[in-house]
Amino acid sequence: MAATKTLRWERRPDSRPQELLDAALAVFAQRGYRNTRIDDVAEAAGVTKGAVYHYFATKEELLLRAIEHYHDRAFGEIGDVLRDAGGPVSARIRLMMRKAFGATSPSGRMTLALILQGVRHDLPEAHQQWLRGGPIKGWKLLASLIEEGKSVGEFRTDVDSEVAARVVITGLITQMIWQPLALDVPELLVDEDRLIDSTVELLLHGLWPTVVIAAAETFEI
Amino acid sequence: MAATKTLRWERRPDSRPQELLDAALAVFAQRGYRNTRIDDVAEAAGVTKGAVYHYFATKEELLLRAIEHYHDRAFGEIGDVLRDAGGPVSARIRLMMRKAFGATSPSGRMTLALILQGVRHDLPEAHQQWLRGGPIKGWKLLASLIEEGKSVGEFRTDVDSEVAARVVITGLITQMIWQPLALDVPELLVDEDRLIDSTVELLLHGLWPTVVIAAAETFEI
Amino acid sequence: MAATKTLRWERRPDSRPQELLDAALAVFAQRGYRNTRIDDVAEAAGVTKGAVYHYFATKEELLLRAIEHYHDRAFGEIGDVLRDAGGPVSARIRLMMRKAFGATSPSGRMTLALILQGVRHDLPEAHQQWLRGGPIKGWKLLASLIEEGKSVGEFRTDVDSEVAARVVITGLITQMIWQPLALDVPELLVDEDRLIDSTVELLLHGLWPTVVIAAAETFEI
Amino acid sequence: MAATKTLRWERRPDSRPQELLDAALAVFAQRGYRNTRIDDVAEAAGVTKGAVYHYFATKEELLLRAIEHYHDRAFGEIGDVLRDAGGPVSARIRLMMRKAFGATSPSGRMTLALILQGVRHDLPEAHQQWLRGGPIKGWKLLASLIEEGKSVGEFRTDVDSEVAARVVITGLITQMIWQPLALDVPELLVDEDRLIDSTVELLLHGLWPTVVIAAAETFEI
DNA sequence: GATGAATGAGGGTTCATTCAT
DNA sequence: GATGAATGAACCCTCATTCAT
Repeated sequence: MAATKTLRWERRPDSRPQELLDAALAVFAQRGYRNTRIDDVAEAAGVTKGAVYHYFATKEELLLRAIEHYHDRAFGEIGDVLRDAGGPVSARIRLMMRKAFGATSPSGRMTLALILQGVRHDLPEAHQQWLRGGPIKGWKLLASLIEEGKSVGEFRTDVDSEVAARVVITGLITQMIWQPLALDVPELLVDEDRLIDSTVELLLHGLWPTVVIAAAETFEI
Repeated sequence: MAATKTLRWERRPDSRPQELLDAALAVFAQRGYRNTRIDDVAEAAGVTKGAVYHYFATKEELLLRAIEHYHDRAFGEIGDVLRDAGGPVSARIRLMMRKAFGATSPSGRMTLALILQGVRHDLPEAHQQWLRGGPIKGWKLLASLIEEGKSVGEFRTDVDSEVAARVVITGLITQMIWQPLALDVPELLVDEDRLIDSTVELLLHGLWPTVVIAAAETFEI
Repeated sequence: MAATKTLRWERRPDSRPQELLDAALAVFAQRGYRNTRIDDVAEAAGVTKGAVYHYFATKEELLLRAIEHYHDRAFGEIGDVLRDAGGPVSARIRLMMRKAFGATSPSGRMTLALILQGVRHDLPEAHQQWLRGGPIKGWKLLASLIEEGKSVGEFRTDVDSEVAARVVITGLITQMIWQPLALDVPELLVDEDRLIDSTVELLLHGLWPTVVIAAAETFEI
Repeated sequence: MAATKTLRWERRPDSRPQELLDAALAVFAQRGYRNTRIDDVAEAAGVTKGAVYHYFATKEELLLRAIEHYHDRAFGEIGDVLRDAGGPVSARIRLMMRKAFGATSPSGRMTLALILQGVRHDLPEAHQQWLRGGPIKGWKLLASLIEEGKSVGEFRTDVDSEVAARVVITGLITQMIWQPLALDVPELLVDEDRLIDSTVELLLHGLWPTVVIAAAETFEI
């Protein structure tokens, strides 16, 4: 043990990049890309600045590679899940939403979203790519499910599936992203399962073809 | 010669702060707070850096005062509108949402949202205050309307009004904020009226007490 | 005097750029471009780093502008002098060389040469431009004078005027540039007037059509 | 497996330092000492950074040893050649100059000059040593030959042999050093044999005692 | 009131050098 | 012997802020 103490540093060639990526993601998420110094990432990973530059040419590349590294595991499986699933569209929508936002979802997804939402002005390209590969892809998938529901008669044909999908997806993303702020703004706190399930329930109620019951009709304009 | 000299200050000095605030808001919205230099604001206002510091002690104060300046006109009236309005809750929800997000809404509201969403890590206090005075206030208002609808029998009593309000409000805010990016990511583009109206329509359908019609029931799990 | 002491800095808007250029030239000449920090230049000018960047966007621009600033006064007049001068070509060559390298020549010329000779690998463009506007231009001018001498019968027609001009010009430049090193390498020291005059004398003797006298002929191969 | 492992070091280890020196010289000449990273040298030698430090303690030592290594073969023989040679001084001067600058001269000489001319501010000691062992030694040798010519009556007694030798030697060195730049500045290009021979021819004509012929006398001041 | 010159702390990046493997 | 991971000092450049004019 005394021997290891004299080591100025430990050689961890294989795990190091991984660790740096992890550290970067965590620190970027916490302080924001712009407010994070390379030193912060290095410190979080237990190395010095130079070590970071040994693996990543620039700060931007560090973020980009971190995104890339987590992207597959974060955004990969949703489509797959639905491909295997059958049953009514409602059920698949519920499945998708839980998969996308639920506790079992790759936690990295929201970390990525949190980071990327903040680089709109710093790394426009990365931000736009995230929009395309994340939120937009998400609502397109949901919209297509709704369309399917409409075509099989499960949903009302006069719903605006595109808008419905957009609002639900972005609303949930934003709520999730804001959760860590609940420490300072308690009103933000909401149980995630409740958030997802209540949202899905509301959405489906809005989609199903219904006969508005008498009592309600009274109020209708 | 003395006459021409005075021409250097063409405008009434008392309108200066106002103009600076306008310029600041515009530039902050475009480039983000962090990426905006005081010089940028000054240039946009047609003055020099020093003049900005003449009226505002720090860059932070410049933003804070800009926010403050626009806050009332941006977030003030929604409650008032509803106070005067009567009729079914549905109608008032529609009214509120149009007032909050529609073209006639103070355009500053989304500008503020755009800016403030970006200062989460730079000016946490301002960001939190915005959350409280903007989105949270918004969804609390909507939630209370939904609650009212529930209590008068206009809406289903088993809807999660809190979650419904959260998702709808944050979803719309985010969509609005992302619209300027449609130049680079065309898939983001959506007509704002359609966005609002379709969302309200979906929300109300999700809220109304309904009898799900037979066809749909078939699919229900 | 006590009053001026409290001044953190002096405002010298008009003279400052000039002073910075002067300081830059001096420091670059002394330490070399690459080994000079912006701080060194700033310190030499009695300001801080930031002030330098107030006037010059980059270190490279600082050098480029310094070169530019001194170039005209350094390389401008040689051609003019010759245009006015008449008499035998020999006399004009002597005139040119004294003008180009003599004590009355703009001292900046050799400073520029000293600096630019050192940026071959750092600022290739500037280096090449110097070659074109300095040494090459110099030897082209000298070569044309020699050619004139040949055409009017003043010089031997079989001399290689191009090579003669090249060697004389670059030899003198190099000798001049190395003079400051005489502090450490005394063998380098040479009186500048002697350097120029003896070189011209040798050159002219090499150019004039001659009858080699008997004694010398004996040794000729 | 053990067999293939040994293949990693294909060359005899004792030739390594040699190869590193070669590589160093080549790369330093191309990019300049300061702009060359140890990695560049290592790469050029087909090894890695660590290997370089295995043989040379510092970057400076690498250059110093490279210089040292090439110095003898570069600057050694000129004196020897002259010692063996007889005949008129003119002939020996021609011999010396061809030996020093001609195609048969150790090509390393100009490479060394090119490198060392660039380290004036980085490695003053090495630079000064080069001056002493290269150019200065060169012009001292030439000057002594001229003096010999003067003493045996082969040359004019009123020539400034020191200055003549200085200018010719430094002029030629500089021209040689600038030749690689002819790619970018074509005006620099000159045939090396012509450069040497024409220079020698001019020098000798300047040295020989002559009777300036009538025609030329007309122009003399 | 307004200008813009000057400051100085901060952070990204480079690279010679060290040293565990 | 050789590798390349890790260090850390150095330096360029940015920009919020101050203040002489």
